[in-house]
Amino acid sequence: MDQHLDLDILARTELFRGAPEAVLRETQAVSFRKRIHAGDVLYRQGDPITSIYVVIVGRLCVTQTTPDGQRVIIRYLNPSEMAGYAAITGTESYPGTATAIDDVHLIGWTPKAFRKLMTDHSLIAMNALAVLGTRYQDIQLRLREIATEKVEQRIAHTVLRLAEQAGRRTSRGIEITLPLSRQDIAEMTGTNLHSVSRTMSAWETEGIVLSGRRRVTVCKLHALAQLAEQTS
Amino acid sequence: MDQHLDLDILARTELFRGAPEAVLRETQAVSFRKRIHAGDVLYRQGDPITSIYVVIVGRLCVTQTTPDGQRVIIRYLNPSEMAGYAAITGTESYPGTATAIDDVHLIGWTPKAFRKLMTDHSLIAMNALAVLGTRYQDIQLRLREIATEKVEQRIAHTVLRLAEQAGRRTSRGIEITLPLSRQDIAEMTGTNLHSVSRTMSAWETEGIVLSGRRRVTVCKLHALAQLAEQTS
DNA sequence: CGGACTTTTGAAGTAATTCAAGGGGAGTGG
DNA sequence: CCACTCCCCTTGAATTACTTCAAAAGTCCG
Repeated sequence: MDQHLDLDILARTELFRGAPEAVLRETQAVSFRKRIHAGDVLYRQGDPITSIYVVIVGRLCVTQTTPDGQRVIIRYLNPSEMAGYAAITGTESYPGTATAIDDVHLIGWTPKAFRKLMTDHSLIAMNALAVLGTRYQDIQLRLREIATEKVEQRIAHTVLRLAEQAGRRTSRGIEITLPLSRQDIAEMTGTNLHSVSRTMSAWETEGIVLSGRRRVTVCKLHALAQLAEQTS
Repeated sequence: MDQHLDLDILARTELFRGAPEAVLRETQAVSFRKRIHAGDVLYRQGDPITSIYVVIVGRLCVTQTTPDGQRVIIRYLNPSEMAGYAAITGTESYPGTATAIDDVHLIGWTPKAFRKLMTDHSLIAMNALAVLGTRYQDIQLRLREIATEKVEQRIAHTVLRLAEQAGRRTSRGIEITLPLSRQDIAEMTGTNLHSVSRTMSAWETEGIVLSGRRRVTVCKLHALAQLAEQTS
């Protein structure tokens, strides 16, 4: 019965969308489950690659750390998303670190098993390709933003994206459901927590956002969008 | 005979490496050739996607332009590399613009034909996956650099990469074979031509590089690497 | 209630951009 | 061959955006 549950779940993930049941069953047969607790590390930058996963429950944060210890947030992973893509692209070690934000359930495969699945069922390979293509475009956009925009604009774009990807309607506005410190936002936008704090304080004064300890709620979406788009 | 030439060429590209001859022949049969002149545009950001290509001769530069007209250089494409990956990831329109640096020869496919090739021969899909994975990691690195490093360091890293990817040994050092204006370097590093010019002038004074109109030669590779790595 | 973590804010300092002007090289056309 | 023009590059000076430093206040949790 657990197996049946898995099949349903897999069928809804970005990697296995559209796969016939037989393929899903085969996929499930060579998979393993994994659970980690909030704050635990799923894999660490530089570790040899052992697995590729699909997130079932909970969220992860993928970061990279520079030689001198500065962190950059690469992306957040939600349920149904692939984690550890590097396993399928021939890389030797994980390029980033994945840390659990919540308690996380995953379904995983060895790179070898997954590669066999992709070889036998090109749909899976094509899905993986679509996923990577989308992520590539996402990061291109971020590169463009960080290369061309000023700090306030970058923060605006980042908060808007988070509101879209992890936002929940509340009476006061769109609450971002991720725990999000000033430091976190700084690590997404290439600045420091002080600049983020100043910017957000100013926004709070104008009623554009509400924010407290690791919480952000967007009240005036339109005003924020305007800040993000301003040519100035 | 042209066909035979094509097969040899295709066999050496990143997308078709390892494919048996029968597959290459099939691939070649549904391909078309295209030539464009230096300075011409292969595809433009926002255009509906019509083709995916492999570069045979010549080089391309892929850029993105912001709504307010600022350009960012995404990457350079060399012979054997794929151009127009978006065709295979389900995107509607090209996310960037590809401009020919030299006269360029390409082999191309319609997205439909290429998708059929990938479906029928998962090796091709896997190769495409490896290519995208590598590019994703490349751009992650650049994002990290631009997010954490100061301008001089970013320029150093960028010039080092260019020297590695497009460098030619000469008596004076490693000459970057791409025409490379200050503006170009600025568009790769998220700064402006003035800062690049100042930085490079300083380096020239110290004998680290030689540079002139759209030309850069790295003389003291080690010194440049040191500038790039400095924690300071 | 103590302690750790997060946020805020002023003040000082600095890196980088912007503004402005001029110089130099390559190629073109007379 | 010379002169003209178009790019591209350089460099000072002024300005600004951002970071860094420093200190303090707020918030959550056990």
